[in-house]
Amino acid sequence: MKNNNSDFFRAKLEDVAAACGVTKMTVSRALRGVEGVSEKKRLKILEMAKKLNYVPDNSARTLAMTNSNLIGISIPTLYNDVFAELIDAMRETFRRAGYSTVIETTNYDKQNELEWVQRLISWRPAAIVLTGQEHLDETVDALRTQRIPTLEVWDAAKAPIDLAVGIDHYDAGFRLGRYVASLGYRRPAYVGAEQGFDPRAEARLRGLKQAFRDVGRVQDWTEIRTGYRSDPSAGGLGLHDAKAQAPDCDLVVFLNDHYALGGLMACHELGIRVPEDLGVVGFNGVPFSQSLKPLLTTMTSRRHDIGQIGAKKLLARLNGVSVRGAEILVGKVIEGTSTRPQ
Amino acid sequence: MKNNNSDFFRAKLEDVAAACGVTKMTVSRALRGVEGVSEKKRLKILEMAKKLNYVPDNSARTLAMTNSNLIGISIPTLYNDVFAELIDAMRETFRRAGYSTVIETTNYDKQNELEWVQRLISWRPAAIVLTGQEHLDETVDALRTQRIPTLEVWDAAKAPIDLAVGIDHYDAGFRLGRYVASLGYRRPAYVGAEQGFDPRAEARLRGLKQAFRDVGRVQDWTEIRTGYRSDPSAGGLGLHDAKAQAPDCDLVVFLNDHYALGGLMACHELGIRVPEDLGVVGFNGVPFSQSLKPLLTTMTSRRHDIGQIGAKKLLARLNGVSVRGAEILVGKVIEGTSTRPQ
DNA sequence: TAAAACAACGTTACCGGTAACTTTATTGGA
DNA sequence: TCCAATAAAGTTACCGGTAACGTTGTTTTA
Repeated sequence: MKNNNSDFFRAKLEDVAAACGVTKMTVSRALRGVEGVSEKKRLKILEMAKKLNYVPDNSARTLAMTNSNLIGISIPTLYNDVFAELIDAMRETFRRAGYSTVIETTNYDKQNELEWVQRLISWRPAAIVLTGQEHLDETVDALRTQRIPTLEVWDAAKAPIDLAVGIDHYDAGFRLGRYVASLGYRRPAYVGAEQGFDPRAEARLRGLKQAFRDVGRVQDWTEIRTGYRSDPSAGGLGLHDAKAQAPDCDLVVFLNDHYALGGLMACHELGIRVPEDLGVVGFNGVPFSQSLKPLLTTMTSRRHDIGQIGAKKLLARLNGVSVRGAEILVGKVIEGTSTRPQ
Repeated sequence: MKNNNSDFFRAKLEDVAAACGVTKMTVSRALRGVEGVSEKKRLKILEMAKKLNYVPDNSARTLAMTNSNLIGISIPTLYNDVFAELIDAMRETFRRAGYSTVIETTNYDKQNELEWVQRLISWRPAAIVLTGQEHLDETVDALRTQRIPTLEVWDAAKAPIDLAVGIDHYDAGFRLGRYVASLGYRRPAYVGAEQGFDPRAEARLRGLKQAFRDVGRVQDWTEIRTGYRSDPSAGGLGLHDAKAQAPDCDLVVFLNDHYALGGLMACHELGIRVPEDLGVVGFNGVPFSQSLKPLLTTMTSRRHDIGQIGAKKLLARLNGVSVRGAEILVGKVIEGTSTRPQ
């Protein structure tokens, strides 16, 4: 842990000041571009700072000023493009507003999330962004008692800690279900993760079922639970199981696009034609889903919009504008060719 | 940028100290678990700290101690699992050694990389990890003059700034080429990004060609340049082009697995059977490539090993152990079913 | 031409911790 | 029983910046 670069000299404000024959306060002003320094002297100071390889110390600065420009963003995993899009959208917005961001992955573990929040709070961040709305009580407490402006993205079903932007997953499932049900499918199967693993997916499934009930009076779904996360192989296994359990099913709705990819591959392997023999549906509308043949029927989870709208709301809050707590976006069906009218 | 929580009170060491009737130094010791505090008093202090919602201020701590436990990691993009694996492997190793990490994406822009390095240096990091070996001179200068222990991962062909761990991409291409050439393919095509975009891919291509020259006297490759990055659709377009330009080609080597996925989908669309009519090869061995049907022939880029070995080397350096500059790993062919003996 | 209004710096104090040293009990050994 | 050793705190100084205010010398303005 030691960093004993022995005799290494690192210039500080005072060194630059001494070299220029002024006080460190003048150097501080010159470097920050604050007025109160003659143009001639400023140039001299800037030159000298470069010559001495002066680098400001953020710890000292942050300590002296009471506000930081740091925003922390936590996502479950990097192994999924959906979070990449979310992050990109937010960072860009924050960056333009002069904030810098740090990213953390929780690996879907609430305890990890808590520990990160605690570490981050020590850095006195201007704000924190969390994914989802399921947190340990301690996490919520910490954010509340420290008065950290907090944004929850991805989901916005419950009352937020502070701000939240996301889509309503029940509604998303319902809309997706309404679309495929309208195509005439009547013997659907669902392939997802073990129950309790992904509450948002479960909400979508409830919406799906409701849509089929509403439209087509379909009551019984073949439900396959397999694997977890975004590993396509889980989708492949799921498809095998679904076909074994319900050989006459005409549609398989997968937990997400990754699962659906695995499912499509399994179809290919088994000689099942999509969409002729079977309809396949994913969720998220990740980039690769639109490169598949057939084009995957899925639904955008509006990651870019969530990120951008969320970031803007958070910025507004940081600027003292009062903003509504939760904002719910509506997912949009992508009508691919992996389903067709029956 | 202001964070004017007006009258909000945030407890500091002194507040906890006053509440316990001791000095802040004692509290500091108690909270850090440093010896010199009686057990009874320590418990009382811990309790009081919790009661007052005390949170240490990292800026003050970092300023007071001269060494930090922060490591910055920069990768090109989050839109690719390969970097996720790299990051995960490194973070875990760093975390266990007591370091915390921050992630940045450069979006393949060296100027972005430089600006991030400059920002990060202000935080006095213990070390910095960069991806690749292509940096602006200013970046290298900054790292050198500030004596920041630096690790370059992914590639290790050139002399490193400090430490480097990666695979030799020419060698990787050569090995991959030797394998597929040995299967009997003789009319290969390559589908990649525009020249100059991805120097590592170009190195692989040179290795590939050499292998075919060595083994089979194949001289002319059909080279298709299309798209960029990791968008599978670029691979699909590339396959169409390749088939148009060289209808009798028996093998298509793609820039990476993502391209290969697009290529496989295009084959499916065009009724080209893989591997019966055409061999398909990718690169990286990302998780989904092993869920494809046929199983993709590809090569691991050993991201997990690179991350872990790199992190360990860096830790050794931080602990004052002198370590060799560059370490080169060897990629390993994954013999899939998207190619077969001809 | 004297007072007021600046511009260009310097001074002082403080941000919230920690290292290193000193002081004050407490304990144990000869 | 007295002194050295040790444990448990307290003191002091400093980390590297910034805000707020004070001090000059030089212009304006009345």
